[in-house]
Amino acid sequence: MATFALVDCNNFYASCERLFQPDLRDRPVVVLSNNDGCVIARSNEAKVLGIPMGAPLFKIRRLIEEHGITVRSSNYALYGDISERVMSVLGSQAPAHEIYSIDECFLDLDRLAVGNLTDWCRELRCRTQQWTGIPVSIGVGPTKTLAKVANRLAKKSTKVRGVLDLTHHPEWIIPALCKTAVGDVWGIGRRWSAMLEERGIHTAHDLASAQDGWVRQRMGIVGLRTVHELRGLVCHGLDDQPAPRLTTCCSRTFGEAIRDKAQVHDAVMSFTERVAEKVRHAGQVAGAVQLFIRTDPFDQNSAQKSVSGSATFQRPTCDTRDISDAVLRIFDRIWRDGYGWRKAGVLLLDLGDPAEVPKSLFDIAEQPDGLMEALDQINARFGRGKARLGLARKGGEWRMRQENLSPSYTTRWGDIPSVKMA
DNA sequence: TCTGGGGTCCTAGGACCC
DNA sequence: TCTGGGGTCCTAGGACCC
Repeated sequence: MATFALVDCNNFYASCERLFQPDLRDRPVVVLSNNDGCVIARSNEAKVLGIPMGAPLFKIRRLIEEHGITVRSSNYALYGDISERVMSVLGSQAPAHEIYSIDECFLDLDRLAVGNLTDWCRELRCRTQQWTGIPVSIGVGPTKTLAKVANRLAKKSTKVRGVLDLTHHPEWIIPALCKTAVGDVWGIGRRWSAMLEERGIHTAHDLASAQDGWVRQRMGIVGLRTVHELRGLVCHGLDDQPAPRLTTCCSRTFGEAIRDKAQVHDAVMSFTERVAEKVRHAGQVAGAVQLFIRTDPFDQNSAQKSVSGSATFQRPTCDTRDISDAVLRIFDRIWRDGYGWRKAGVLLLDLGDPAEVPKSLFDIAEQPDGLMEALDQINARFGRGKARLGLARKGGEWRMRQENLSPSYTTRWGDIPSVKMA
């Protein structure tokens, strides 16, 4: 039988914020999405105070003031760096691992020859905490979906000390499924959850007991896999060598709605620079580009509009100059006056390996000039956005709000924490 | 006043082909 | 009355994840 573990960092962003500001320990902390829009992470103390996940900041202002909750803007430079540390600890301890998200990692423990797997997991948990300062919970099960179920329960229970191993106690699987709401199952989102509840399927156990044919018809092959996984049948193996990305994107909601074409242009050019940098960093080239802009869907009083356009490159490219030329043409084509634009994004599509691009006669004649490499090196050394192509002006109304940003403790020299000795 | 960003996979339907 | 059958490719949209 297969054995998967899911290691999940507890309240990851909030834990990162605490790492370099220890006085936040045992205190309620929330971390906000980009633009300081809504809550995307909460410390346990904030959860207890009734701050819901995804709550817009303006709806919880009163709670924040009442309880003196600490509020932080997202600091992805910090979280990304801490994540790498956690993952490298996990990778060094397990036979095989798959980084599933910024704060989650699946381990394949099949080939791990230890007497007591639960004890091994407890040790791993202590080691991770000691070496990185980040608390984690570990769930173990015969499939990834069951490891997820175990992980949720491990987090909630005070008895199990952060580790729940369903492979050691197979008789615990059914009670665990009964305790898990169907909407909390990995792979069951809002829509399916509502549909299932309506039909009397309330728990993971109910779902595991549903008829295959019915599931296949209502939820397709994806839903059926989830059901099989709940029954202990492996449908999702460990993917320790993820395929290269097929698309990548840079999009932002603006600080406020913008009607001025020049302002939106600047935002779009900034996103273009950023997204091009991303594909170069991944060592890829893009076959096509897409641009979209849209108004604010939450604004009931203004006209709604969403427009987009795309272009295919003659030769796949990662050069900001090629990409911005294309984006600019699309922008002029799709732009409409008279709307309050609130969000824009640039997507690079059909990403691939440059070595696999067929060479044409003209490519051979045309040598790369090294400008992009130089640009990336300067920015890697002196900070993102330090050297740019002059496609957009600095500043602007579209910049996102980040009113409670913590320092980049681990990725910027100037922000390294200092310790004062008494 | 105020609601994130970045991905994946699957499916249905249309265009087109022989 | 009767109106083929079976492919492929592409795209848009919908579900999900964190």
